[in-house]
Amino acid sequence: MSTYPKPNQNYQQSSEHNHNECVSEALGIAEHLCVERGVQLTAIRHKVLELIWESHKAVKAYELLDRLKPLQQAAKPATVYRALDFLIEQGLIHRVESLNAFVGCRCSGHQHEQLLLICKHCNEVEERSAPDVMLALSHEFKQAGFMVHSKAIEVHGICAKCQKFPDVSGE
Amino acid sequence: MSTYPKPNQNYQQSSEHNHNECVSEALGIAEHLCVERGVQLTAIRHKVLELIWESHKAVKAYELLDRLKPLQQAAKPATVYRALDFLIEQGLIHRVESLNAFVGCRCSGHQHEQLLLICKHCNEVEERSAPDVMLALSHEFKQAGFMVHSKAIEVHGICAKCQKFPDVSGE
DNA sequence: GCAAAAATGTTATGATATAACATTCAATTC
DNA sequence: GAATTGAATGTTATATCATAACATTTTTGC
Repeated sequence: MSTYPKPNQNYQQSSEHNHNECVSEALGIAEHLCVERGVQLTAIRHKVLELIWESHKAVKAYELLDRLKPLQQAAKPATVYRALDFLIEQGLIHRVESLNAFVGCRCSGHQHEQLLLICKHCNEVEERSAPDVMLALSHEFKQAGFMVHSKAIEVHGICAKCQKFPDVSGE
Repeated sequence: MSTYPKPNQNYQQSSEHNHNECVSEALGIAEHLCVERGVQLTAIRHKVLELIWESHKAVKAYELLDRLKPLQQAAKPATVYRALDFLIEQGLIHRVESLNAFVGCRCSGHQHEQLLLICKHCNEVEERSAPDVMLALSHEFKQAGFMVHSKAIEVHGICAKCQKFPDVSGE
């Protein structure tokens, strides 16, 4: 399994969340999925995915670039954006439209379009499949005669954790 | 009511949609609402709102700037972005996050957060209040213990009209 | 090995958005 | 009607986000 060398954001490790496990699971699934699909999870793409998974916050492309440079001398904006394009195509990350940022996808490969709950306080993004919402949406599309290609359902607010412990910064 | 001097996009006038009426209604509501609230719908803000309402497509800020310049010599990016900020604050327009663009709001002032159906073919944006979707969403928030500040629910695809008449370009 | 395709390197620039400070305008008070 | 104040706008500069275009390298299939 892939190494996890430089966790430069100290992810809040709670009893219910071992982040190292969480990351290695996500990377493992990604690796498996790419083999299965006959697409290349190259070194650069793998590194970018790993960097995104350093936290559950949405990360900006240029922030990724800064963090990638020490590992990949030649890294330029295009380097990062190409890797991001690939990862999005493969459903391994979400683009958070309302933040121009990116976050790892826990539901990789299947039912990729999810409700994203974005905390303004800790900046973490929670994915929810929200089946009732999706069902109500599809009724709405039918009614409107609208043929859907893609959805972005993004909600900003304060997550449960931050409501309880407003002092514990996400950073 | 306000004049509508330069419709430089020939809005498709169908039997069911008289766009001049549509625009003047929107502007009238905006004017009324601003008086009611004691905020100033200044000349610049009014012009920007009018420009946005020239069509039901989402418009880019710099496109607005180009169209504003002939009417407002001194117009600069800040001019437009300030007007947009005001109009968004007052709930008179939507920012379409997934397009970095702006569209007039038909539901000005109340229940501002709507489902946006964005057609990839004609680029028009349809707002829907989608009460069932909103209800399902609020259940989801409750379940997650998430306190909502704002929502962006944006769906891309092909509208009913463009499915029927794929040749009639929206441009 | 060789050709073709995919990925990456590299340079440049386009597109989106805001910060910071100056000036003007409009309403209120004296 | 001059002074004061706050809102709006003017102005310059720059930050931030993203892609185009072409060169080079790497990988894959034959």
